[in-house]
Amino acid sequence: MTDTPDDALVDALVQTSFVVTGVLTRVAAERDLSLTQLRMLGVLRDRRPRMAQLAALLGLDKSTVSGLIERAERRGLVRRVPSADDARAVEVEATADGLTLARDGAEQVGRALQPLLSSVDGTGRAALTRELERMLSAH
Amino acid sequence: MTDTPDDALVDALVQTSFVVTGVLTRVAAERDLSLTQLRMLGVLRDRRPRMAQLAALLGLDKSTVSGLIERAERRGLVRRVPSADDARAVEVEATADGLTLARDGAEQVGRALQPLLSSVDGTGRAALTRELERMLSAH
DNA sequence: TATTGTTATACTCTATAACTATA
DNA sequence: TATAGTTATAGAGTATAACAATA
Repeated sequence: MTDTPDDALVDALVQTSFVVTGVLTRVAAERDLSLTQLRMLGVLRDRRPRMAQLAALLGLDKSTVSGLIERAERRGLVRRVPSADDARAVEVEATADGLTLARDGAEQVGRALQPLLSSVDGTGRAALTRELERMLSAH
Repeated sequence: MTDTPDDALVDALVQTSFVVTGVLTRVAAERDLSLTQLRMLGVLRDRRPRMAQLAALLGLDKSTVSGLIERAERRGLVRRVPSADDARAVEVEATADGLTLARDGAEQVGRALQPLLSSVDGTGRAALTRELERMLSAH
């Protein structure tokens, strides 16, 4: 099988992912968080999911999330709340500290990505936003 | 500080990174590789770096790369070659098996990303490629 | 019986610090 | 002295399998 015409786009998407992931990892590390913990706090900014839902949102096994939440709870970033509906279930919510960290982290990510965006002009940014959103909507 | 007009683009970039990273992680896992190992093999497709260079390319500590290469060598995917120029240095190269895995992985990544690309038409793909490459060139 | 979550286990990834060998 | 790489150590992330409690 030879190259498809999309090879350049696939490469650009993969390279972009590595660069953005690097930025996210660095921003997380500056707050003594792993990328996964930062992502988890981001999810909890506007949700209070059960463990299984959180695992699905993060694409992780439920046992992985148990450990994740255990460490975050020990640091005072999240709280486990027994579900009122189902005695088996546990809901997870961010604490005030966790929300602050999530909000500050998101702001810092935006700032840290600006240098990258600086080489793309207004028209290019609009096109980039439009096409990425179109692509993500298929997901 | 309030939202900048780039918030939607930053969000799209971050979401795209998570989606693409998920695809890469899944493709790697199907070959019993971690994302880091797949990335490392990708680097070795067209390079034979020293340990320190490989660490810089991957953004990892040299000690991390020692372990990475140790496990990959045990699996027969890479080979350590003493440098002819500097008796302290070690060059790393992929074996035939490693190259096969790297090539197959890259192809599979392309295929796995097609469903995402399918919602973007030719004009959009061209714009996406152009603007992402422009953005990456700043890096 | 099926589902929710935790725990035990094993391995990979990761960085820091201390080390060896060479430059 | 400085650089290249390894090793020891410690901790986080990850999945699988087995489990307890509840539905």
